[in-house]
Amino acid sequence: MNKKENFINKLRSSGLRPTRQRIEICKVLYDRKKTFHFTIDTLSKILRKKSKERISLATIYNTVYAFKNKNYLKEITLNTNKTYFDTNVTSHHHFLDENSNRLIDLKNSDVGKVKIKRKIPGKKIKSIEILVRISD
Amino acid sequence: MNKKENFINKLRSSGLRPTRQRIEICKVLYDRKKTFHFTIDTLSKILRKKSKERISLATIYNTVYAFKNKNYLKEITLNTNKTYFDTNVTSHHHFLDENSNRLIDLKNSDVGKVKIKRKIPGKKIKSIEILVRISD
DNA sequence: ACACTACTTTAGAATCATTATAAAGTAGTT
DNA sequence: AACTACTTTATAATGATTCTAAAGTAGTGT
Ligand SMILES: [Mn+2]
Ligand SMILES: [Mn+2]
Ligand SMILES: [Zn+2]
Ligand SMILES: [Zn+2]
Repeated sequence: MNKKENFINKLRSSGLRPTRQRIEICKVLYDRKKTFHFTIDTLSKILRKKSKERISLATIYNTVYAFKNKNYLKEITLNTNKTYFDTNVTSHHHFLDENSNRLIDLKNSDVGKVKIKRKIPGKKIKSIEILVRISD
Repeated sequence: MNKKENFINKLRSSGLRPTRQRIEICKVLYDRKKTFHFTIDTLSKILRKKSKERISLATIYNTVYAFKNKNYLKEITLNTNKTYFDTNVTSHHHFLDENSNRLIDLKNSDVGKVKIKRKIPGKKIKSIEILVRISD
């Protein structure tokens, strides 16, 4: 299993010890083809199902925020009481399906160039992100 | 005082009884020139300062959500633990100043036309909103 | 292999924004 | 004034998140 070694190397080179718990979390987060949008709660449920490790909720919180600080995860802004995270850490746009409350990544090529004409003196633009709400 | 009568009429015609508390809240929210972006907490502090009515926190919550349901307020999505509201209920874009965590409305004319090229089968676009993060 | 230390995990408690409850108060109506 | 549905309020409950401190472990050096 090559991927596990990759996770271990990535963690070590980030100054994070490759613990059993972190490796299991890496598998769930990064061993997949598409972007993963999740809450702590959904991640926790998946871990209970897919991993034989029993990982405490505190560790899941610790790990997710550790990964966020290393820029391996991005926090996402939504109108819910739970915090969302995104394995796609690039600046990108989303569809939000209001029926299922699911996020779908838009590629930059899916969106025409966005032009912001107004400037705020002394301020620089850090990111431009679009949320497109969709429903049936 | 003409504005107070306006608030009373607006409330009554919305099926909301014009109570002392609701009128005080209307004054803080709508008796101003520019869009107001706020949390329950900031609204509560302003009410304590500006109004001699002592309005319970429960009533502030009740009223804000009543106004939101009548489409007199809009809930806003931000990376914080508190819920934000906006007196500008139209679909519009924002600057978010990451230093002060303040929102600034963008006029539609401040933003070039946004083109979403991708379609999701069976889904319709409800709104397109841009968040432009800025900082020093 | 062993000891050492800093990092990590964990159960459980604490925090705090929000929501629910139910009793007292009030607006609108007759 | 009496009536009733709506509203306010103190207070409790909820639930996501954060904190605490004790037990466990990875990496390092011997
Ligand atoms: Mn929220
Ligand atoms: Mn949030
Ligand atoms: Zn995404
Ligand atoms: Zn706004």
